[in-house]
Amino acid sequence: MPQIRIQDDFSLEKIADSGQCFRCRQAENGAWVFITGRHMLRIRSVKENVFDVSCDRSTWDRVWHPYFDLDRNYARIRSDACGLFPYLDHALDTGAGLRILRQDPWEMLITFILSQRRSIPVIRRSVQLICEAFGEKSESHIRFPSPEALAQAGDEPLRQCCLGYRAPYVRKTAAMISQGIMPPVFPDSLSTPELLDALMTFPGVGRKVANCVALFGYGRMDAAPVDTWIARVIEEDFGGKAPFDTFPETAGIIQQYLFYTKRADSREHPAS
DNA sequence: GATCAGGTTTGCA
DNA sequence: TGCAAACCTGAT
Repeated sequence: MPQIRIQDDFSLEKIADSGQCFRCRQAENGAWVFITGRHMLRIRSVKENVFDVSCDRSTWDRVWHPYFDLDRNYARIRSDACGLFPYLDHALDTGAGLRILRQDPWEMLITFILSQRRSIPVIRRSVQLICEAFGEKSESHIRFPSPEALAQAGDEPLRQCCLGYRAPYVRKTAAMISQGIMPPVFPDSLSTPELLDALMTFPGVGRKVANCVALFGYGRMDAAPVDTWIARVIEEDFGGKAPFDTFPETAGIIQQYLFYTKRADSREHPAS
């Protein structure tokens, strides 16, 4: 099994628990399993900065190195951002090890459409169900369903994947792409505001979902989704003024530290 | 049984 | 622009 050395912040537990990835899971031996496209990875921490991985070196470099955003120095982003806001300092410490995964744009679009008004465990289950029902099965894992497969699915089978009223959103979005009305992937030449506008033409995609897709599917680190957790952080810990303008290039990453930390804090102190 | 959960759409001021 | 209500479903 090849070994990989990673010098920067890299916590598999925190990444898996940060609400950006709904198909990763921990295997029996403590390894973590990630899926993207037709690739599946098993990765396990063996000692400080060293990991066993199930793929060969060239697949790691080509697929997983960009997936884990390893060209970006998160330790430096944290040190650059500290000293400005007390709660952010706490979050940069608590969330050390987080990274923004670069996932498939189409998968992110559907995943965050069906995430609305749901908790993470339920989102996981819905994603798993639509993969089992409509995804292509390989020997090692099930691929995320194609636009064609979801466009052809009836509302009723989709609803059976616990999608509820989101089922037509998913089907119509898939149809817009499979019919060529909208591209499956928007070009990098679009500015982030242009990309957000384009994403919001899909049914069931508002500002929050569009920002999630831009951040996790397109690597737009300037996109900062504001959900109920982040709204609470802004209200309770930043006096009602979001800190994201201070970090125009990395607002999405800052958002991720705050999101992770607010959830972690609330689990530690359920009363407050 | 009521309420809420990582929102969006629709309708109406 | 801004605000409220409705929406599926499972969990507390």
